[in-house]
Amino acid sequence: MLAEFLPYRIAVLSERISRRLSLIYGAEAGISMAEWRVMVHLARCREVSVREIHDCVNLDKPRVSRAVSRLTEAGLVAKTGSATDQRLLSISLTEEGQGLLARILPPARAYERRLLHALSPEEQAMLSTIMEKLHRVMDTDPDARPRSRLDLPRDAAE
Amino acid sequence: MLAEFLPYRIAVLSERISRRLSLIYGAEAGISMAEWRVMVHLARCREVSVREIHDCVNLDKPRVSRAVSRLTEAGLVAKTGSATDQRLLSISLTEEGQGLLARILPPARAYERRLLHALSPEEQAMLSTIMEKLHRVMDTDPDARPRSRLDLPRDAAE
DNA sequence: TGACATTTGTTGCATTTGCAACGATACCAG
DNA sequence: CTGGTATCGTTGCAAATGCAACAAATGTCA
Repeated sequence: MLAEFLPYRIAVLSERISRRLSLIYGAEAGISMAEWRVMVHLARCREVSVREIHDCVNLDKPRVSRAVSRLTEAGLVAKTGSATDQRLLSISLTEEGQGLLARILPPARAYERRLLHALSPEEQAMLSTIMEKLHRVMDTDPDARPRSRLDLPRDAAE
Repeated sequence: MLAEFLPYRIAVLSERISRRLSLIYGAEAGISMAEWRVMVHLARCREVSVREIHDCVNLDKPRVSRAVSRLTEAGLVAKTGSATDQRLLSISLTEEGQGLLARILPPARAYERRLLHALSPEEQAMLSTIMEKLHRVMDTDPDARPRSRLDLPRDAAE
């Protein structure tokens, strides 16, 4: 039965959550999931290149490139050539981008809390453990896509 | 941090698994995920309409329609008009479709087992519980997409 | 230095996607 | 019956997607 097939079940849950979440940043900010990921990443890593974003947020290079372009046009992001390496771009949030993110991050986090609130602390911990174990299966599978750097097991808190 | 944001983490895991799995049915059969889902569903429900598939496998109607069309061209699926209701289609696997499915289902199931094998029985049960709880949060959220019928908590075994 | 390989970001392009609109059929109230 | 409504499957179309090719810049090694 398809409904009991694990990959399918995870895909369905994932898509349902993603679509619900996209209403939050989509309605408030009119941005796509790719743009959302880029902005959230930039909030942490102030100045990064396209490749660094690509490596960190699970989006292929063209998608990052176009997301950055759209965000730049929208005035939410600034991209300037790196001084040291002319190939690299130095991408960062503008004031306006920071302001926008400050508006959509709280409701997004609130929705995450709402999801987590349905789980006991033990279940939350177990979920992390389980997802990590599933990732590890694919880490040993040469046919699976490699995991992006930042998605490796997190230990630092906050 | 994006890497600790639950919706993102689930999306990344889901996509990684889906892409890996698509290598199995894509390489062997040259079919897309939508076509894969349709075929697996047909293996269970012998004769169904487009809408029933749409309701059961989390694909919008156009996608089901096109998936069925491609599968029909490929000779894997037969669609005949329903006798009772001229609007409905009666869609079913052909012999060839059944044969193909018989070839790709085992390795797909094997990969699922490989994933599940990384989890203890308790973890497997916990994962189901957790996913169900997350679904339930969205079941009470009018802004979330409704859950498709067949994705409701399963109890019947096999 | 200079030829060659690598890396970076962008662009092209065919395919897929999501959503709305559509024609066709069935249902339903009067 | 008959006009209006709902349902079914398909199609149109704009946008997103994935992948490969590309130019520009850097690195490498003789």
